[in-house]
Amino acid sequence: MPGTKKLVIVESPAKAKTIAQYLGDGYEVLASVGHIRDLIEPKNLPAELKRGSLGKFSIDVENGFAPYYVVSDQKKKTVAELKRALKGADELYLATDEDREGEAIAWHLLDELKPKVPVKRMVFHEITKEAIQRAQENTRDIDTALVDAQETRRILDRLYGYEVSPVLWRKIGPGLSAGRVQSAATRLVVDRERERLAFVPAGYWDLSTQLTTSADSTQFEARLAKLGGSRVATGRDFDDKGQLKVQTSGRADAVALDEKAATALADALRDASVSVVVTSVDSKPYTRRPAAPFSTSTLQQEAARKLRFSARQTMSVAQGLYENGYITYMRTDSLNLSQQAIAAARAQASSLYGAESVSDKPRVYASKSKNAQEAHEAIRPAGDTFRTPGQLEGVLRGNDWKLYDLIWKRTIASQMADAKGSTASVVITAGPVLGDSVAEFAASGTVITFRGFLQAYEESRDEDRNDVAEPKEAKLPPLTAGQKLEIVDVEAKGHETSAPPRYTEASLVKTLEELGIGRPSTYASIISTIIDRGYVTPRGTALVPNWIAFSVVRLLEDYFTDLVQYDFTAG
DNA sequence: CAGTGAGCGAGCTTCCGCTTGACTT
Repeated sequence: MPGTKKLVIVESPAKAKTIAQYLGDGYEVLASVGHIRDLIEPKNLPAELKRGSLGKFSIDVENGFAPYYVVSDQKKKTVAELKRALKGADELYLATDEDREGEAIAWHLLDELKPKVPVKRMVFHEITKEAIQRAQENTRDIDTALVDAQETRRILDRLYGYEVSPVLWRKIGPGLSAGRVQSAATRLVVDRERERLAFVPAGYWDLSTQLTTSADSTQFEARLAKLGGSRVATGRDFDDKGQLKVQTSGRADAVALDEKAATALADALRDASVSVVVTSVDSKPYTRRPAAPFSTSTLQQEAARKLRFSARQTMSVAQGLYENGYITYMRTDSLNLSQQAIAAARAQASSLYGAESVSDKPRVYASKSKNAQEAHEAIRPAGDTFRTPGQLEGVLRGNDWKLYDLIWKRTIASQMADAKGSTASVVITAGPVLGDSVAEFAASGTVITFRGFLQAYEESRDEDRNDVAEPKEAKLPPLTAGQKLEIVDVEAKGHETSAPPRYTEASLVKTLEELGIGRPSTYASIISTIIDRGYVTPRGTALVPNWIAFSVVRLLEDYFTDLVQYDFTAG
């Protein structure tokens, strides 16, 4: 006898709980808890199949690469519960995520549960009452092309991993592994180390001066930009071989200053009779836009920079916040916010920082990630009105509170107005000195007149290599062209260019995402894998490759060239 | 006859991506 309930299956138990509230009576919502079946480990195949064409991969390599799936022991209980619930249902809704894996889970459910009642595929990208209702009214069939894509991905990964890893056992050492994703990650780290080993530092000198106007006693700093009409080289003018970069004209367009020249010039400029004059003052408007709301990778990056969390730690704290209803789903590549979330962020920003601090129109962010599947929302505070970090003090503790605070600030800021101000660039001429050459100094200062989103949140950045450290907000006194200045102090400083930095967990995750390698659910475990295999060792925040990583990458490059191309390894 | 050692064969390691909780340290 068919039941009178409708069974809805989603992937996550926490999601099931929320959705059950929205759907109310007449629906039972259960979770598959991820995949329910997978390729069996070849060693666990029935003895008679181990010797056949399935034996090596659990994929029948002689019969159209047919996969051999099993429900694992851990999943038997879940599947039994789903079967039991299905008996009391008159309709089945497969509401797994709308991405490649989710579509495959839906198909596996269908294949395993063998329902005799009508089945509908239902998808939603945000967990709000409206979205769920809309999804219910717009069901579709399973997308078999997407299911096939997932199966192909799965088969290819097994073939790559289980074919190549044994080569490493024989040639390099036991227990090693290779795979589409981990080998690309290892190669990135090794390639960077090769660049570091090949790097030749370049030494160069520059000059900075403290200046003052006669009217005003405020001092400001200016850097030597040109000498005798030629641009003075800074760190970014050098290549990784320690040579000045050559332009298309075949010549370097900057000259490097050595210690002798720099100190001689500094000494000459200390002479009070040298004339120092403002030659031009240029003012340009400055605007800065807020960063998009968090996806998994940007959350991991920012939590590493601001909170010093490891990728794994970030995910574990976020999981806790998600399960207890404080944030939305934490494994996502989407930058979208639901309409309700946008409204909530704007209302909260408006009441906290004033209506003028909110952007004119709702901001929409597009994912730059190569193979984003956007099955969820961006990571944001849960609910139609956000709880402020202040309201949660004493409720959330320690790292939980810190991560919530970060997510809340980023979400609010993403709907706020641009920061505005102006950047003044001043050119100052000193000289003639040392014969008849003229030294040209440059100074710039940014004044922010409207803070906008900066009131809530500012994204931190990794320092760019060989960049001149620009002060974020530096005030210049009012200056006009032709104005005379006085030199308070001149300093010649020696510098050396630095090698490209090693990857950190954060920068590796960023690069993997940009290359389309790995998924939000796997970034943290990719790092664990390459550490566990002994390919890299964390030293501080840096990931340092070991000799074994060099051996493995070298072998893969020499004998499996196609497999380690970064574009092949993209998901 | 007891003890040693060479030689052989069998069994183990491994992939990626989706979810938690059950483990150990």
